[in-house]
Amino acid sequence: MTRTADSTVTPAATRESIAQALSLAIHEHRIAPGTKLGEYELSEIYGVSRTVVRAALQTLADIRLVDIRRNKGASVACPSTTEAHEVFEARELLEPRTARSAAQRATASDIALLERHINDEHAALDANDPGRALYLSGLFHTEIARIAGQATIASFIETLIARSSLIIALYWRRESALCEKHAHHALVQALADHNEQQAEELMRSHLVDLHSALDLRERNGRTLSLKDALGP
Amino acid sequence: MTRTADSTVTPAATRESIAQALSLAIHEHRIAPGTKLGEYELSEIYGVSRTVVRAALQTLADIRLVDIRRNKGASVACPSTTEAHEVFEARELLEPRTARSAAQRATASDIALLERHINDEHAALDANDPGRALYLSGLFHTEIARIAGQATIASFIETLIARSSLIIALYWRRESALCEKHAHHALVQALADHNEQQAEELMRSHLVDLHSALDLRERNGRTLSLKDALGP
DNA sequence: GAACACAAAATCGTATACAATATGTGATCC
DNA sequence: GGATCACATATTGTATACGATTTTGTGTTC
Repeated sequence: MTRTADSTVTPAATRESIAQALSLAIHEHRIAPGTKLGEYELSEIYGVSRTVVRAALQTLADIRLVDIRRNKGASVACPSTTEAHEVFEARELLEPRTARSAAQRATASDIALLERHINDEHAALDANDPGRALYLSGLFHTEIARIAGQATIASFIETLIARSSLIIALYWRRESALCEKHAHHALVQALADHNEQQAEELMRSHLVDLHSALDLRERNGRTLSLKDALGP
Repeated sequence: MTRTADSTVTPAATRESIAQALSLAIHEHRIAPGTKLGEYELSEIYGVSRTVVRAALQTLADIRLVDIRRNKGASVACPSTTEAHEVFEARELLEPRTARSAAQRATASDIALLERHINDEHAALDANDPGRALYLSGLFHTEIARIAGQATIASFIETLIARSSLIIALYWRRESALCEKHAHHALVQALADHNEQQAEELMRSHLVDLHSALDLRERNGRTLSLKDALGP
């Protein structure tokens, strides 16, 4: 524990808590791809030494959420279009099968939890907090992986969804915003019905929709990371 | 660079080089599951401070090759039987599809490389170095993932194979040793023929064979880590 | 002789200090 | 006036120092 200036006692930030806080901020698009993550700055924010911050940044680098270059420091990753395709192709390989398993195993409380997630997501959208809505939308997917009971695959999916959040920040086409309103609802219904075939198929088409809602045309001349770092 | 006592110049060990060295040693079964990895000891071995060693251990912990418990330090991970099933189920989900892609894309030099791997593996077996043979056998699988050209999925497979090495160390049944002699050869042939269907099917059955060659019966009473640490 | 309590050693977790590298600024030269 | 070099500043990389926790060993007591 550490005692701050206003004499409130806050639990000391750890590697995990910092990594999670940063991960959440990235998920919710509060920090954009390319943003520099200075060690000293973060150590001030979280009230710990650079040692702990460095460890947190390293774990995020290991799952490709941040990019660390020697003597240059850490910045929020800027996935290339190639990487974006790969991430969604990996999701298309893993998640439909996982949804199938989830349909087999889902309990009533699982279904209730998923419905709560959907409601929270809509509430966030109504509250004009699209970042939070996006995060909750991702949480919906990780929750399904958890229900499927394959922790190893679930952790892969979790990192893929985190990276998807970066990809969406970089390549999302505004025009195609409302596609998934019904997709999650239909998926929950299939899970509740233990309809494995339909759950798998719905997940697959949902992911294909997401994938195709990205603008991943090759923009050869441009270095996207730079462009984004400059931003408007 | 750092100048050692005998005035030979060796490149300074980095986080990556230490992580890779440890990873290789685990792959080759030179250090058994459960082995304590003391920070000071490793820092002496690699001629760096504990800072760098800690970073290396953390990256290995992130891919579940080592286990870090607070104030207890790092040790080589001891995957549970549950985890072992999960790892092989994940491989059975990822690798057959990856082999299919590899069959589509494999070039002549890819095939040559794979055949070299197989030869090296046999040579290692002849040289009575089963650890190295196991490592090369894993490398065969990661190489196929690389040929498939999906770096993201390939990195997942890579970590799964590393963990498989631990699982094999813990749960392999000696009796079923020679099953995969022909499996890799047949797979290379399918890849060379660009026979996607057969490559996928051969990979699937190969993994099922491996999975079923493990003794994953629940042994409730025993703590395997201890038993192995004492070993003969 | 066994069990408990306490002390000592070892090891880990975090902070800080120092070194190496990159970046920014200003002076100098053409 | 513009380019270039040198120095100052900032940030990262690594080592060391110190405090906290756990483990181990010893001695005492029952």
